[in-house]
Amino acid sequence: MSTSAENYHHGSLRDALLKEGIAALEGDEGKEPSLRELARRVGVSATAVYRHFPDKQALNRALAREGSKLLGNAQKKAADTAPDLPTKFALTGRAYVRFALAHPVLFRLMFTQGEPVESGEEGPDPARELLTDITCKLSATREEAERLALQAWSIAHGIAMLMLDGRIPADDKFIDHLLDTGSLFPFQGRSSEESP
Amino acid sequence: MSTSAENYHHGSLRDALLKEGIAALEGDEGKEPSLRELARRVGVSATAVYRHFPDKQALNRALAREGSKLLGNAQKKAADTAPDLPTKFALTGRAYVRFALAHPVLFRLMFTQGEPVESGEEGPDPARELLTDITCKLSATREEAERLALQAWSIAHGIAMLMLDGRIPADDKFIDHLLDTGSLFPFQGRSSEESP
DNA sequence: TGCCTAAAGTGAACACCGTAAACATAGAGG
DNA sequence: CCTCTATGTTTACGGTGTTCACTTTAGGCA
Repeated sequence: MSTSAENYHHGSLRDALLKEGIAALEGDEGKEPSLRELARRVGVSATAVYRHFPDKQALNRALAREGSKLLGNAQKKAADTAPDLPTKFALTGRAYVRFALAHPVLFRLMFTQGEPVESGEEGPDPARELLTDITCKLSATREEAERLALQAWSIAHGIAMLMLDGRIPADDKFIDHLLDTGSLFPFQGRSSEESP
Repeated sequence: MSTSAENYHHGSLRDALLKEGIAALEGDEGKEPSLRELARRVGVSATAVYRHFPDKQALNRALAREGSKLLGNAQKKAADTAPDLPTKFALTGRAYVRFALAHPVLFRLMFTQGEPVESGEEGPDPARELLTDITCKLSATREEAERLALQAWSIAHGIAMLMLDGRIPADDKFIDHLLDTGSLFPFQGRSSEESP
């Protein structure tokens, strides 16, 4: 079984497909590549793919998982440059939207073809973990933290999608304008409506 | 040219296509119907479609416009039942998400295939107009109003998409939980950070 | 009234796509 | 060494969007 390195007579196709797939998705051809096209690029017959993935959807799911890792890394890197928690929070959101704009096709695929919610085990979605980590430290109760996390996720995701769909200018300053929530989140403005 | 009524020997195809198209999109078959399939349902040859739309994308754009009207109506109806502005605001958002959940395929199509931002004239997007109307009355400055509108849109859109993609439970209570912004928007909590 | 033109619909064909089935091959293990 | 199994190939089928050459037909105009 040699998972060692390059390719033998015929190679480690699965990895090659994922690699070429990600490359294609990150390329600027605003279209997800077809199964056949992908096989072509890897230099293999179309049906060879079926030795490694039951169907195209499965391939896409694998690519989506790969994308999630990339997004998670980008967010982690962004968060690591921040001194305090609120900044971490803000930069995380910004990284999210920027990732979407930088990799539109991949980003769409991640959500269109991704796991249905509780994927069981697999990847627990690093991006989501990072976010709830942060909000937990920002909120008093666990409930508030979860709500904050989901609301923040929603805003970032909404901004990302609306920009990808050309509904909103995809300007870089604009991201910050919408994300910087001056008055939006209680811990940034200085009001807490925690019982009068 | 008879745009009068029914169909002659062969009918008013354009309208029939739009009607059947919307029906198909609203149906539960989570897939946008193919051009050929649509033509079949209308009882016409596939290539007949090209007498009325230059290509499939154009058809989709027309359907998207139709969908936007439907969404606008749904939101207007929801807003009309509200006594005060903040409630109008909230109900509008809720109607948005509910529409998305009720017509997933149509909703996706509306944003995937819709006009690119400033569509020129055509439909100025009734939904968007309604929203900015409300936020204008809720905010002091025009700038604040625009920002509020876009942020609200982003949250609603984000919630809608995440629910459609199965990232978040599509529960009806949950919509309100995420949308009810107790502490999120200044005019609902009672803090305004308008200069100390 | 009756022609004739241009709009509207048709069928065959092309290049793709995802997928299934039968066949080929090479490398590992007895 | 010979076989078995994992991996890859060829061929084929039904589906798609779209083009092209063609037929039909409605309706204005003589």
